[in-house]
This record gives sequence, C-alpha cells and structure tokens, in this order.
Amino acid sequence: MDTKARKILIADDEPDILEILKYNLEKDGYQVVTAKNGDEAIDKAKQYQPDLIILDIMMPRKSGVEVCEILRAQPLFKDTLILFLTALSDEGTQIKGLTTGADDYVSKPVSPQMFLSKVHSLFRRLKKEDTTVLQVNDLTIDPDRFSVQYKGEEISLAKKEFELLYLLASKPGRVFLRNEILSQVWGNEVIVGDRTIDVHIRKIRQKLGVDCITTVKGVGYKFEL
Amino acid sequence: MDTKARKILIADDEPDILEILKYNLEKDGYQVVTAKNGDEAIDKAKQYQPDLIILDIMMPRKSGVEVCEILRAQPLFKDTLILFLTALSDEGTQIKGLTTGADDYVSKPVSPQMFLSKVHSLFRRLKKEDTTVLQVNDLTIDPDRFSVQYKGEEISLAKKEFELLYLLASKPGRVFLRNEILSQVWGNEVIVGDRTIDVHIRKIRQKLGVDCITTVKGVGYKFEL
DNA sequence: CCCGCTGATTAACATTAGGTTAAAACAATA
DNA sequence: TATTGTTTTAACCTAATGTTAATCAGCGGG
Repeated sequence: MDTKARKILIADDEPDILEILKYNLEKDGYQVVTAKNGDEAIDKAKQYQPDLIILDIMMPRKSGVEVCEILRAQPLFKDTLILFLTALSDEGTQIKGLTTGADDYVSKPVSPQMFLSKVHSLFRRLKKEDTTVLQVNDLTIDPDRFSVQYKGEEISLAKKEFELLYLLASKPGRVFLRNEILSQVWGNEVIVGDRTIDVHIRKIRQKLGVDCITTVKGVGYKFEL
Repeated sequence: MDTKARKILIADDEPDILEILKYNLEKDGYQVVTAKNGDEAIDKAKQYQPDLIILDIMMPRKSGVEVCEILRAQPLFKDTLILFLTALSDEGTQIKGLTTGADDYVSKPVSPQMFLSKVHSLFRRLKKEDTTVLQVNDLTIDPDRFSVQYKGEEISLAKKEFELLYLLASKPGRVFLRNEILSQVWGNEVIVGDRTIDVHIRKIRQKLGVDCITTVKGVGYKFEL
C-alpha cells in the first residue's frame, strides 16, 4: 500500500454519509477534509488542494455539478480527480456530470468496499507516468524497465536515486533548484532535510562512475556529460 | 497510440450516451458507427464488421445480451470484441454478460476516461492474443495448453501463478507496478492484500527453479532471464 | 588567513518493502 | 461429503533503502 497521505475532500450535506466515508478513507491512510455544502466545498478545495474531490450531486448552496464546473474552470483543479456521488434516481444529471469533467461516479447508497475500490483505482489511474526513454550519449535511462545503462553496462539504482537521476537527465544542462528537486522527487507533502538530496546525488555519482551531475553552488544541480 | 482507424459500433437507446461515447472515441481516432436498438445493432454489425461492439444491456428490440448471443453464434463475430454497458447496480446481468461471451463490461454512468481506458486495453489485449505462446530462451509459456516448460521440463503452475508469470513474461524487462499486476491479474474490482502478490511470485520462483523474476523495490517486478 | 557558508562524506539510525512461513478460507473434484 | 489443491491472509523477519546528524573540505570575503 502506498501511503503518501493523499488528500481527499468530501462534500455532502448528509452528516451520516460524510462520517462513513471519512472513516473508511482515513482507515485507508488518506487525509480527509469535509464540507457540508457547495460553497464550503469550493473554499476547502482552494484551501487544501486535495488530490481527489468527492462531490454529492444534491447539495445546498451549489450542487456538485456546479462546484465541479467552477473548479474545473480553474487551472489549479484542471487535473484534480473528481468523483460524484449520485442518488440512484437522477439519470439526467449523471449525463450532465460526464460532460462537466468528473472522473467517475459512485451511486448511493454507497458500499464502503465498492467505494474504496473506486477511490483506489482512480489514484491508480492518476499514477500513470510519462514513460519516455532518455538517451544522452552513452547513457540510457529507461523508466519502463527501471534500468540505467552506461556504455552497455547495466547499473542498478534504488528508487529515489533513479527518480532523481531521471529528473535531472530529463533536461540536460538545466539547473534544478533544491526546491524543485524536493517537490518533484519527494512530493510537496513530504519534508526531508537538505542533506538528503546530497546523499542521493552522491550515491548516483558513485554508482555511475561518470561525472555527469554538476553542482551549482548555492543554486542546485544539473545534469551534463 | 496505435490509431489504425479501428471500427467501433455502439448500440444504446439513449442518444445522450451515444453522443458522448461517440465523441470521445472519435477524438481518439476511432471510426464510430451507432445503433439505437438491438436489431439495428445486428444489421450494422454485419454491414460494417467492426473491431469492437459496445452494447447497452437494456435496449428495445433485442437486449444487448441477446444481440451478443446472436452475433457470437456466427463465425464472423467469433473473435470480435464485445463490451457491455450495464445499468447501475445490476450485478446479476453483469455476470451473465460475461458468460455470454462479452469481453468486458462498463457500468453506467460512464466516465469518459475510464471508458476510453477500457477500450484501449481491450484492443491491447486483442493484439496480444495473436502471440499466444511466449518463448524466452529455454522457457516456453503456452496459454492455450496452459503449460510452462523450462528446458523441456514441464512445470505445472496454478491459475493465478500462470497468469502472473504470463503477464510478466509478456514484456520481458519491463517493470510491472504492483498496481498494474493487481488490475491485470486480479481485476479492478477485486481487492486483495499486498502480500498476495509476493506469495505468488515466490511460488513461481520456487517452481521454476530459475531466477527469472527480478524485484524492483518500491516499484514492482520484472521478468528477465 | 581565518571565518562562515555550502556541499561532500560518512556512519549511524529508522523505515519500509518484500521474503518467508504456516495456516485459514475457498474451490474443485471425486 | 471428503479430499485435494489453490488462493488469500496473517505474522514475523530480513535486507534494502531512505534519512539524519556529525564531521570534513573547499572557497570567497573581510
């Protein structure tokens, strides 16, 4: 289970449902924020920038559909996952919802199992990464095979090392600030010390044998051969 | 994206759904034909010989299930992909549909993303089905005979073990994330613990005797000899 | 030249993923 | 139904990996 403390916002006017969903999601390690109506949902969304927003269709002060439309209009929520909770009865709204840009539906009454499985698979989908093979001189970095080769020699890197190298090598010559590196490789939520980067850089340099990572003091690192 | 102008027939009596699906599929480069009821679906199927037929279960003038049965009876449509659209929550029909010879089902309301990904993966699967027998060095994996041979030695694997090995071996060198493995071998709806994969991997390694499955920690597994 | 800043290095420490095992739950078969 | 085989879970253990903190080295500015 990848517990990356993913943030989820649930908006529903029925406290019971809110409670059940919250409980189940938290049990699964998600970080949950709730809202009781449409307006509150929008506020909380902006405030917490959740990875997934679960919206009840029927809510006071802006329906789920409206909230979805408003959020989707902003670049910040362009790629945020949105899941609708629908009552069985309203087919019409469901169709509307699709065009509005929701990623999936769950119809009430909700079975916790089904629900969790939906949430999981949504995140699974999100996790689709760019799988581009990088090729710089004699160095090949293939995220698909998770392999790094230098002059035909296979070099085995650990996960973080690989991710770090991949990031740097994705834009050879460009300097990556320590901040950028942290948020790209470690993610915004995780807080790690500054030394951590150095250590990983060191391991990469060591394993590769070639000096392909340059330190730009006071700024960051860049990749070049 | 392999856009070879694949032909898709969609049959549904709700114009809205027809429209949405058609729009999305065409956007993805497929050639789409539609039908409003069961009989029309059969006609159009014969006329256009689509690569994939998407059938709503609930339709006037022959249900999706009936259409499927009729088509499957003809050799012409023996290998055609068939995908069912099922209304909310009728589990019974879903099961029925699969046994009738559908290749997969999507339950309404349909999220475009989910839907497209299903369609893609169906075609992907189709392509794979051509190359049934896998042959890597001294290892032969034949899903037809459900048999695995290493250096002529027949090795008997259980179902899940076989499916798992087959998946990994289908793309030697490629790392499969645990998520991918789960959804490919176990299916999206089933929820099993993380350890389950390990145990099966172990059994395979044990039975094969060769170390052909490599662990990529924090990422997944890959097959290589 | 020495201070202070920055990164390198190292080893110790913490965490986590995955391996291993046995046993329970489930299915298939006779 | 008994029997056998398969799949899943649970508990525990190990090794790989990630992080921290302490120390060291280089460099530029006073």
